[in-house]
Amino acid sequence: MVVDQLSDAELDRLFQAFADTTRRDIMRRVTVGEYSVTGLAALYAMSFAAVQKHVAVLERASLVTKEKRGREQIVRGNHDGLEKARRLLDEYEAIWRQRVARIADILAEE
Amino acid sequence: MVVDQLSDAELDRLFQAFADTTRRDIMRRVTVGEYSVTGLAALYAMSFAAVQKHVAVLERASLVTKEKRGREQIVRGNHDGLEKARRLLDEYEAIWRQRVARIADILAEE
DNA sequence: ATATCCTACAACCAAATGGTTGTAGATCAG
DNA sequence: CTGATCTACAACCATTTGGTTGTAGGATAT
Repeated sequence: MVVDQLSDAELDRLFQAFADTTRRDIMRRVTVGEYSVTGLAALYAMSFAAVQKHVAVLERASLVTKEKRGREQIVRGNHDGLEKARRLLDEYEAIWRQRVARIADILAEE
Repeated sequence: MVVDQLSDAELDRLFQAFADTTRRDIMRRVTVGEYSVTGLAALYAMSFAAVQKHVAVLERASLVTKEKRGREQIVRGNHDGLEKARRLLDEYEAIWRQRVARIADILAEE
């Protein structure tokens, strides 16, 4: 049963979001703790605007949410996005296993 | 125990490779069956050279291997690459679960 | 031997990416 | 009120990406 069908564009955004070292690091951080955009920016050797863009990429990919708190914007990890990416890779893995099993069957028949 | 440490660049390439619908489709195909580059190219509404480039991206990401057979080049899925990507997402998932467990503990203490 | 098939790769192009600086609107502290 | 802080966003730039066409070389079939 397919609970949640992901569009190609959603998957493109998801994997694209993971395809950058800084963004993967941001994901780690915001999964464990709470960070404002400025708090995140302080961690990297690049401008505030650059980090802001990275957060925006993660947000568009549904990997992160922002919540306004006073003048700050708190960035938090969003479990759903991560799960979607995991699910796709698991799907590939399942296909792979089926194929390996099929080959084993064929060999067993001989 | 960390068996296989992946460099940032490797992970960039891995997720970048997955961040395209055509490439994800090629991955599905070559996981199940055998295809020459021309065989793959026939499946998509784009030039042979474009598909060839997609295969090259998958190859650089260690998701696919090519084997020369006569004048053809057979493209096959490479399980290792897929596993590496899966492992990273599982790692994030584990971090997440730890965090959720920690929050549950804090709440239980009250 | 010649024509055909498969592949590789260069050159080119438009759009996206990852970075920069600068400007401007909210919010908070004194 | 004023100044500092946090954020958003525009404009710009260099590089990469995803596509194209064209050329050339190795393998196959007739």
